[in-house]
Amino acid sequence: MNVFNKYRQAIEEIVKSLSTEGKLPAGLSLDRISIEPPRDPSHGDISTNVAMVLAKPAGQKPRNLAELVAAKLVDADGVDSVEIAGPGFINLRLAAVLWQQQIVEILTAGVAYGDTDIGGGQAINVEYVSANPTGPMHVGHARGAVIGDVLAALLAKAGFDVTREYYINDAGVQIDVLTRSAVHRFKQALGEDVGEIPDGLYPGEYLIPVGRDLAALEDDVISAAITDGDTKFVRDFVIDAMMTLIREDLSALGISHDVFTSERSLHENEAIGEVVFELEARDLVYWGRLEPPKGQKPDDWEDREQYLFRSTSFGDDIDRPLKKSDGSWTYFAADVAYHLDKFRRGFGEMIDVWGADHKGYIKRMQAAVDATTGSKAVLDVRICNLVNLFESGEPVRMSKRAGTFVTLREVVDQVGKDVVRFMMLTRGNDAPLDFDLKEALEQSRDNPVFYVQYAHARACSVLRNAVEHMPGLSVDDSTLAKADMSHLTDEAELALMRLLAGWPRLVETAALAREPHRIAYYLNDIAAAFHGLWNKGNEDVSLRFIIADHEVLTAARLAMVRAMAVVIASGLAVMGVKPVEEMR
RNA sequence: GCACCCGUAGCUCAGUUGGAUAGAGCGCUGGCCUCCGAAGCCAGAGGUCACAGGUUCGAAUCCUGUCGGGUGCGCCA
Repeated sequence: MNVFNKYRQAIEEIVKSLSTEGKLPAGLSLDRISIEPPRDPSHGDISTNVAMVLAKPAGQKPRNLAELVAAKLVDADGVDSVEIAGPGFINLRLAAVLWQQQIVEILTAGVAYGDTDIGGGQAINVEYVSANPTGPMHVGHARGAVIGDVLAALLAKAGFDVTREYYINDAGVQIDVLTRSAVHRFKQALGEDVGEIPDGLYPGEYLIPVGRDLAALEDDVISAAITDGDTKFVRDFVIDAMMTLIREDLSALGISHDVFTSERSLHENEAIGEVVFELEARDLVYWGRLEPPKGQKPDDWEDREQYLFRSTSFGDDIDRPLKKSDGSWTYFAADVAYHLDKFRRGFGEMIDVWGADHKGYIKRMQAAVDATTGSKAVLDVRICNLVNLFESGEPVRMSKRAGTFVTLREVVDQVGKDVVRFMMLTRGNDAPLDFDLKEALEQSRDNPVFYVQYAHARACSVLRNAVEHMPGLSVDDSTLAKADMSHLTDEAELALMRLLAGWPRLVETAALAREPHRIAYYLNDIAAAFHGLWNKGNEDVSLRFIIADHEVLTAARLAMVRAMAVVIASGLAVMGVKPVEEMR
């Protein structure tokens, strides 16, 4: 079990018993107390602020209160010593046994180490990627894809019942453009002299095979339909082809979704009309005029009546239109219906992963969820900032027109999916990210992917060597778990073990904060501790992992090394990255 | 004009939802291989956490204002 939770329980019980003894008032709220590793390791293993948090409600001085709690904490299981410091922190020093025991737990649990149940099986929907089906994915899409995918995996590890969803934007004018572009390629495939691709159509070569495939079907039937202005078949065909393309791109990144929902289907099955009808009945929709935005002058501004959702009643800045001037629903209207649909499918918790350009859309969407679900659902939107692509320090300029557009597939082919996935998590999702195609493959300290993988590979290397040098030794996890861990007493070893024991807690905090990048940083810390320990062995032979004439000591150290590798593997598993066993 | 995000070492960025003396990489200076993988490690220098107030035991973190940067702002998705 999570070491920190264990002591949270202990502390909560102490507070309660102090209450029953009359030394503290009853009914104190324990919500705000923290049980965490202190920033400065010299302060001990676990630090708590109970005394300071409860001081005011209890009407006592923090340090006096700390004395009361500390006196009882001394007797808690695994506590070596208790100190009161600063304004009233209680610092616990835990017995080495406790950390040593974690090695056993890690080896027994394997990659499942860190699994928790704070999610309590609650259903949560994560919607990500949702790229328009008008062409292959580019690097920018990849960030949202990876962040969404890893966030989903993280939540699953934390005990949530996660559904990964893709919203297909298969409606609206860009689909018309796509369809016309496909028609163009179809005619071209039939040998018609179609000339240059007209302005406004998608020029990408990825549509050529679509045209060819169409032509290979019953081309005269299709031609006849097109002449009659009926492009439905082509439209469905090309959307299908684009979604296949996108699914292939995603699959190259190791991503697959549980549910695909079509925007078009919401138009066709009247879902949008129904939601709007309900909103209208509640007077949340009206015909009205909007002020033109100040500071920028839309040259084509035309003052007209619009069909508006009263999103300002739910915290938005202005009311939002539900219909376009041609009478069709806006994208927003469809999205309102879509999110209500998710709620009706049982998701009180929804997370959308969007690009930074959609930031201004958050308030209205949350307003809509609030309005349509009667505040029973919560929508959290995670924004992914831009990815700036570099090649050896030189920015890679991307332009669809100039043909210098870099697709996701090209990047994955060049550096591999694992590198792409890891790199996308080396920044907070809201911060812009520089991605250098050359550096990503570099084998050095400043490439975090390499650095973490190197630690894992080194650990595997030690185990290989051990078997070679000490033939009697068995290094499978269950045997290593039986080693006498009391030999692990060096400060650097303890430091590593404490870090490893922090993995379950990291899973919890990162999942609750919905910040998958914390995993990458944590793994980097583990790797640093391990590389440091390794090099201590270079300077002091007695600290090496393999001590030829001391089998029990060696077994304990190998157990620790293996546990380190397991935790890295566990973290990488959440990130969807395969740990490497050697890198020569 | 309004909204959202950001401002932390020379550079690129973390900072455990309010904790103690603010961290890491790069770069700079100086060290460590008769090797369990030096593709690594250790040490040093480097800071008014943009600025000013406020909230409290305690603020890089929360609130207000100012300055500076980014993004978005009816009928695109």
